[in-house]
Amino acid sequence: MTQAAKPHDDTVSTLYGQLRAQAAAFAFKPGERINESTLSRALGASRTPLREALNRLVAEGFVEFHAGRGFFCRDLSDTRIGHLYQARIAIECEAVRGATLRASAAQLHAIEAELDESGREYADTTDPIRLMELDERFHLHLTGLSRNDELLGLLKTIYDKIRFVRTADLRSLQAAGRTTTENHREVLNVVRSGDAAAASDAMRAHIEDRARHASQAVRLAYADLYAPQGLRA
Amino acid sequence: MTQAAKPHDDTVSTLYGQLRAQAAAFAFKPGERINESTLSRALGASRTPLREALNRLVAEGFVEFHAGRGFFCRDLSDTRIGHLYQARIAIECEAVRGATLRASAAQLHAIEAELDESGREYADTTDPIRLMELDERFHLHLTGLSRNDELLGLLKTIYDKIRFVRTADLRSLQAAGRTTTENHREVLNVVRSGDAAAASDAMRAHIEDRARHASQAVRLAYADLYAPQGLRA
DNA sequence: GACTGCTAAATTGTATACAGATCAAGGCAC
DNA sequence: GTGCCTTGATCTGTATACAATTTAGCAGTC
Repeated sequence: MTQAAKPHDDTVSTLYGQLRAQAAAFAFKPGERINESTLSRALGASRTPLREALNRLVAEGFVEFHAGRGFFCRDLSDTRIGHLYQARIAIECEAVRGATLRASAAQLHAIEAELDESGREYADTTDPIRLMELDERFHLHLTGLSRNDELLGLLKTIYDKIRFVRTADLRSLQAAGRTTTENHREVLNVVRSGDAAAASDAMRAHIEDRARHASQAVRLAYADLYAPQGLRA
Repeated sequence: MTQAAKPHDDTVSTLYGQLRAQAAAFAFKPGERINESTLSRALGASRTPLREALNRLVAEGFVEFHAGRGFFCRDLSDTRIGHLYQARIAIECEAVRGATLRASAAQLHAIEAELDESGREYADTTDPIRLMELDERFHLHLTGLSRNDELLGLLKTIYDKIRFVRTADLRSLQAAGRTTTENHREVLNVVRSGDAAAASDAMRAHIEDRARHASQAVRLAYADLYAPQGLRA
């Protein structure tokens, strides 16, 4: 049943996308060994392309590889979460500088419109996944305005890694009757002012604010992870 | 001739290391197709582990994969070099903040000793590869003092990507009778002062200074790349 | 000469086979 | 009961085979 070259399907990239989405959603438990045969059957491919996809995840730090023992889901320690939030600061602060200098008024207007829309949806939704998506959309959109693909790519990888933590964080924020929309609006106003250094500082303050809650959020996240009805997406 | 599991050799990781070193040294010409059979023979392995290693490089952006057509060496455009230098600024500026806050006097003293040593070696050597190694050592060492593995890992990947450009840049700097040692010493002095924001600014100024020469350096680099006796490393 | 269609060679894509390592469980000695 | 060895089952590591596709070379045509 040799299936052979199917270039337009691009099995490895498809598998990679599926695995990364699963990893971002913590479908694999931290430290858990990944059984290649089982997983390949579940994804409808053979072990060869699966291993190729897993090796991409190794390079990005989602998965660990131990020689002779296979692939393991990498776990998120408290310190690693701290490091990832700091990396987020590094990238987003630099990106927002670039956005401040380069973004057109129309582009900033589009972001504000998006924030208005998100603000309305925030009021309605209780789905923590959706909360996280709306929040993430603002950050990725703004970072995209720096017009730097490298920064954007690095940020997406970091977001995938801390998505679960952020989901828990934003949910607990909402439970306290607050959202990040107002913070985002403040950052956007500084960007509008054209002061790149101030925009960077505003972004830093915002992310540090969230990072301070991360250590608490991760505990909630882990509790969910092992709960019978854990977060799905 | 099934060679089977040899966990302590860890073929894929070995291949990955070799390939990454070759990619950093621009052993593959930009845009060039990578022939799997030939390369696997050259590296003494079969295609399966080679493809796994190549997939790691895809995830890190050293190599591109086109479905049905194989792996291609990714080329370094002028704009991508600019983006990578900006990513360098993002990471190193944040890291030097951390280093300023967290590094001990002894650790800073060790870096200074290293600078002294490099300074002496700079005077003797004309090997551009060695120049680049000495320069890189300072930056990686300082970034390491932030005690953030994520930042350090990201920086190493960026350095591997722009190594060729940096080699050309530092060589032309040396040809003009200058080195980066003095700039590094200035940055270190600001770190010593304990002012994190100032340290970040000093690092930014230093890297922007080099980035300004990068576009010129890349032209030199490409000339070398296609010269009969190109840079070897 | 440039373009198109055909054919053969080269190359990729992935399933599969199997060697050898790891892991888990049970038995044995202490 | 605890620790160690043995042993069988399980799983990983990689070579290989072969289908399908891309690529290159070559005529023939406009």
